[in-house]
Parts: sequence; C-alpha cells; structure tokens
Amino acid sequence: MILLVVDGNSILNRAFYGIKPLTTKDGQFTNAIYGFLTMFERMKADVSPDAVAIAFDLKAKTFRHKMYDLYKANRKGMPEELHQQMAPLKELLTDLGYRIVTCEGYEADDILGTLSKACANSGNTCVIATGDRDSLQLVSDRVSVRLAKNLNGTMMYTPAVVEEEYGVPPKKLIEIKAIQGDSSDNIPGVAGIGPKGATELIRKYGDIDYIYDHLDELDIKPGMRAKLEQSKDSAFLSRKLGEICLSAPVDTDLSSYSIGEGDKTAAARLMARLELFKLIEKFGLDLTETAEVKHEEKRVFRIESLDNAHLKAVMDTIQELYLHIDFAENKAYISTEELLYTIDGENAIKTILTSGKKIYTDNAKPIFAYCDKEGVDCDIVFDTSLAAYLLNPSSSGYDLDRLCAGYNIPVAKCADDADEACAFYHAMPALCKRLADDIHGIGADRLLYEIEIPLARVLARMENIGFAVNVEGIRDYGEQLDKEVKELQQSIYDDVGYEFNINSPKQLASALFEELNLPPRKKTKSGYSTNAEVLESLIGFHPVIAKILEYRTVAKLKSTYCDSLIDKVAADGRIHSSFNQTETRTGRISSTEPNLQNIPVRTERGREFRRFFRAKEGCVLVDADYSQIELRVLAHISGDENMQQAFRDNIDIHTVTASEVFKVPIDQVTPLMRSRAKAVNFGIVYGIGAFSLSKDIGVSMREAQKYIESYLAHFHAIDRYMKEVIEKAKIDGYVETLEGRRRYLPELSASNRNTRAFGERVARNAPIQGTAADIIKIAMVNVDKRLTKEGLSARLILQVHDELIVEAPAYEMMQVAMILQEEMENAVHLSVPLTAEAAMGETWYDAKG
DNA sequence: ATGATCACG
DNA sequence: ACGTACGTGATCATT
Repeated sequence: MILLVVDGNSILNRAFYGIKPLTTKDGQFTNAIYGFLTMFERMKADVSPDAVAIAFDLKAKTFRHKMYDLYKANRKGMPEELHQQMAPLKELLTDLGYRIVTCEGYEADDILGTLSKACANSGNTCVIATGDRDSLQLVSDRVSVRLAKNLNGTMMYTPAVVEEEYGVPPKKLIEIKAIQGDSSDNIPGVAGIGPKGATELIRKYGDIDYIYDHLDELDIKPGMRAKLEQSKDSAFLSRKLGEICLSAPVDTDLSSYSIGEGDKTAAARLMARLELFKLIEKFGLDLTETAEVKHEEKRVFRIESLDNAHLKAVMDTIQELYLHIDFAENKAYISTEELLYTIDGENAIKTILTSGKKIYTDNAKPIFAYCDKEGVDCDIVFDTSLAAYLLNPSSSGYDLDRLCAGYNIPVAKCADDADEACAFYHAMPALCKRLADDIHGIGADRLLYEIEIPLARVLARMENIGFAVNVEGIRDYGEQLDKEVKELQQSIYDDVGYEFNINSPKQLASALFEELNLPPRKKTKSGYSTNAEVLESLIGFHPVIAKILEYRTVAKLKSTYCDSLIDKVAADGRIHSSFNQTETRTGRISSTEPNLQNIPVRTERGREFRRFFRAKEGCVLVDADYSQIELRVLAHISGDENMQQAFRDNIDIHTVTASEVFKVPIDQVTPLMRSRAKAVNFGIVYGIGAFSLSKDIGVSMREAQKYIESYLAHFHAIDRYMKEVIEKAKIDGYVETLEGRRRYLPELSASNRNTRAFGERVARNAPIQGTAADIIKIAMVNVDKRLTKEGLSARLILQVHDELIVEAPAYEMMQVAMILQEEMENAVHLSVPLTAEAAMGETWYDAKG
C-alpha cells in the first residue's frame, strides 16, 4: 500500500507565502488554507495513496528541540495572518477524512521520518509531501519525496534524482549539512566551507566520522583542514541538529491512516463560511449540503408548474415577486413560502414581468434586456448580484448558491425531483432580506437602488442597441495590415538570419540575445524580457529592433482589432459588447466580447480604427468626455485649496502643477515641463513612487523625488489626505467612495512588505477611481432618463470610463450634446466644477474632440 | 490554465 | 535587501 505523509507546516508555509492575501468579507485570512488544500489535492491525485497522514508541529521541548530552540532563537514566530488559518485548516482536513498527526516534543519532520521508516520496514511505499528539502535525507527505495515548488508544480525525488542533483545518496545529505550548515535553520556547520566544499568532502570520504578520525592523513588543502579542525564540535552538533528522528512515539499502524469518511457536509459548510467556493468544487463537494437546515422542522418546498390559465390568479396573491428567469429554457421561477412555481413560455414570462409587481431577482440585466426588446416595462427593485457586489466587489462570483452558502441561508429541501438549483431560487426571499439589511448597514442604499439597479437597465439597452461598424472598411484595413505584417516578418527573418515565431517571447529572446548578441535588459520569470520598453532601449544597436516593434504594433492591430472585431459583428451590422457591472474592484464597468473600452487612440495608425465605428444612416455620434475627472475628485475629497482654486479658475491643471513643481511662473512652463507634471499628476493618483516616476519620464530618481516633494509641499492637503486615507483604511479595513462604495483591503495587514505597499497604493487610488466611476454611472442613468423624457430617439451606446457616446438622429444632435454636457457636469456637486465637453461626427474618429 | 505583452482610461 | 503606479480584457505561446 501507499502512504502519503504530508509535512503540514512546511506546505502551509509555502501556501501562505506563495499566494496573495485572500480574506473573507470580515477579514479572516484564507490564502494559506486555499493553497494548502489545492496543493494537497493535486499531490493526492498524483500519488493515489491508500492512506494519508498529515503531520504538524507542536511546541517542541525535548532535548533535541531545546537545542533547536537555542539556534532558532532568531527565527520569527508565525505571523498572525497565518496562525489564524491553522485551526480551520485542521478542522477541514479532519472533516475531509484525513488523520492529523502531532507529537508532543517532536516536530513534523520527525513524524515524517518515523512514518516513512515504518512504511519501508513493513514493505510498503511512502511518499512524503513537503515544501522544504530537509526531508530529502529520508529518500530510499521505498520512500520518495514530492517537493512542492509552487501551487501547481512538484518535483519528485527518488534516490537516483537525489544522487543526480547532490552527487551523493540521500543518507549522506546529513553529512553534507553537518559541514555546510543551513542558515535558514541556524545550523552552523563548518565556518568557511560551503555547499561545493562540503559535497566534495563527503563524496570523497563518506562521512564526518571518517574525516575527523583521519584528518591528518587525508589529502585536504591546509586552509580547509584548519577550518575543519576549528569547527569540529560544531560539525558534530550540526549533524545532530540536521538529522531527522525516526522513532517519534506516534502510531505506526499504517492501516489507521486509511482515508476515512469524515464529515463532508461539515467540510463544505466550513469552506463556504471561508468563502472558498472553488475548493468546494475541487473536492467534489455539494453546496446544497452547506446550508444549515433546521433540525426539527426540516423545511420542505414543492414545485408546482403553473399554466397560463392559473398564472394571473396566483400573481394576484403575490406582493413581492421573487423571480429567477432562465431565458435559454424560456422558464421562470417564482418563489413563495411553500412553493416554487415554474412557468413555461415567453408569453407567461411577459405576463409576469408586466404585472406591475415589485421584482426581486438574481440578475436584472438580462430581464431589462428582454423588456427593452419587447418594448415593455418591469419594476425590478432588487438584484442579489448587484447587492453582493456592493458589499464586497472583490468576491469572485455572485451566484445564488455562493451567496446562500456565504450567508448560511437556510435552504429548504425540494420535495420533488428537481434541479438542485431550484433550492436556491426558492431561497431568494431570505437571501434578499439579508442582503438588503447589509446594504443598509453599510449605507449603500442610494448606490444600489438609485445607481446600480437603474444602471443595469441602461447597460441592457446599450447592449441591445450595439455600435454600428463598417465591416468592409475593417476588412480592407486588415488586408493592408496583413501585407505589412508579412513584409516586416520577412525583413526580420532576413536580419536575424533564420525563420522563427516572432510572437513567441522565448524564441524572440533567443534570436536577439543569443543569435544577435544584444544586451538583455530585464528578466521575467521565464527568461529575458522582450517588452516594448526593453526593445526601445535597444534601438540603435540593430536595425531589426525597430522592425520588431513595428511588427508587434501591426500584428496586434490586425489580430485583436481586425480579425476578432469582424467576428463579433452581428447580423444587424452592429457590435453588441457585454457590459459587466460586477467585475471591477473599483466600481468601474468592464466591456467584453469584444472589449470596446480599449479601441486604439494613442497612435494615429490605431486611431484609424475609430473611423469604422459609426452612426447609422441619418444619425451622428455625440461623444462627451469629462475633463480631468480624477484630479477634480482628488481636489474635492482631499479638500486641497490650491488644487481647487486651479480648477475654479479653469487653468490647465498640468500647467499649474508644472509651475509649482518647477517653480516657474505659469507663462514660462515649457511643453516638456507640462508633460512631466502630467506624469506626476497621474502618479499621485496611482500612489506614486520616485522609482516609477523617474522611469516614466526619464529623469534620475533624485530628480523624480524632488518633483514629488515639491508637489506635496504645494498641494499639502493632498499630502495629508494620502496619509490619512491609509490610516483610516487600516482601522476600518476598507476604503470608500463618495457614494459609499467600499473596497476591503486585507493587504494592509499582510506581513509581506510589498503586499502591504500595494495595499497602501490601492487605498489611495480606489476612492478616486471609484468616485469617478460613481459619478459617470449617475450621469449615465440621468442621461438615459433625459433622452426618454424629452422624447428623443437618441440612445447611449458606449461608456469608456470618462466618456459617453450617444447615437442620435442628426436633427437631435445639438439637444443631445447639451443633455450630455449638462447631465455629466451636474451628476454630483463637488467643491470644484466638473466639466464635460461634447463633440460630434459620423464616426467615432470624428466625434472624439 | 498561466504568463507575457499590449490596447484603453 | 528588495521591488517599484491604479484599473481592465484579448491574444498568442506554452505547460
């Protein structure tokens, strides 16, 4: 039989430090649990063990470990974020049917040693799963080690692999360590001899006993001999410290480790409480089991199919309509206390939607889209996914099953034979109440009911309408680009001397840095970087570089913006992008299939694409964008008088900034100064560092630092705000926007410095970016209202973060431009004016100012 | 499935 | 000593 022995603490450490922080809504850290179970599941699948033992350390206090403690004195204790994950992890492992092994006075290593030996002695096979190399000394014919490298990868060590890598058999590794030492474990070894020397000595002489017994006779250089002599005691002590105990008093009856039944329901429930929904799937558990059902009165509901004849009668008895619609199947589900009605057919769906009832649903946008297509209206007052998104925009999904599980909503049992999902449709009333309470609790009522839900309707209409495109134009342009790609490709092959895949960063790196011997600048995980920044620094070294940059640009335009855009044109000659409202952590919306928010604009060649996005016959596009919305928001929330004054005076903000940073009068600001100041303004919004700023604008770090200091000295309230927002976020655990949109920041309490620094930058940026998102969302809702109210046929068709595009009949053009400007500028009232400018034209290219 | 790259605000 | 600006999505290569 095969026994899998897991080095619990070491895998847990790997998981904790290898995965970025992950927490539940209330700040319980879960990344190590997630990582541990992911790695464990993978190893288990690889090994297919008959039995599993998971070893953990206790506080060790035996002789050997007292010595350890002495040497480990400067080892830091477990950070709190990791410590709090220990207990739930152990509980999960037990619930999943695995046995956890600990032993008073012994470390996990010793348990691995003891169990692996027991295995080998009884003629069985043992696989050790661990994250550190200490256990390699245990490898033998019957014992192998799987070393976890990261979340996905393990390395398998058999005696042959160990010998190949270290040059000695596994047993001799302790001897090497005795000489080499190990700084991470504070094993001293022999001062002055490193891995190479130690390995050579052991390969030649076998062990330190032999070496010290025959020190005078051996053929060792005098310097090394002196070092060995000096550290003799240390060498023997080190061997003792490094040697894993094989006789810890643990249960060595292997059958007692066979995988048990556990309590899968408890496991799934705990995972749900930890919001680790991916794990529930990974372990093949069932979410329906996770919700707590009351013990005595196990609630049951029945499913009843409702035909059109009875539909109206039933509807009359319902005040609040809890509704899920499956448009693919043309099926609606209405939840009541004891029943879940199912209603088939489009007519019935329309009857329900137009009943005038207040509708509570799990996904409003498709319902709005349907109503828009059908020219009817419905009254959706609640959407569980939007509510849950506002409660935590960092979650990975907002499906009913997850939400119920996360809230521990009692899910009644379906008495009939039905799809499991039905239980969650039936649970919607309870779920909605909980979500609504929480939304109220965080003060996000206006955000949900007056912004996000109405916005869902606007987005649905935008998706339905789509954006007209000139397919022929795109196709022609594509052919032109294709020609250029092929020419560049050939020219690059000629320069390099052979054909290769230019799109492969790996092959390109080898062409540039090996074949052409150009100097590499930067490394990535998988080799030398070939990104645009690197290539630009190499222009001048070789004519091929410029061609590669050109090739990249043209190939990107061709594949991303020609080929795929043509694919997405619907039968009506228009592109219908999807706008996702629950995707970003800042409150922005995102656009997919295709993404219309990243159509090129910065270079002329890319910008040409916008000529193919056009208004339909008889219409024009009206395009309005905010001027400096993020800096205006910053001026408002920081209360900085200087910046506010600049906006009130309507002076170009980058010029003002340049004047302050470079200490020259406004009229002496040069274009270079302005462009650098612009970079500083951007940097401030993103949570700047001197390093990145210097890289961005090509000045020394000292210089960049000076700019930042002058900036913050002049805009001193911004300086204060940037400090205060972090302090507050550390206390509250989240930051929020003007409208109360939250973003939780577990990163701020991480032990990793870089992670924490990241959290601080996010704390500075999220309120700004998020408030700007709030504002344009309000504007969208209001623009849509106005267009309807004034009886116009103009319609919003696209939003690009600070820009709105309306397709309007030519004769409505001026009215629409006014509406856009007014509604955008008056969406909210800040302590600085908001300005928006509208322009129009037949194509997006022409309409963008 | 993940990483590298690059398009946008 | 180390890493280094916020937020997205699509494509291609690679594992």
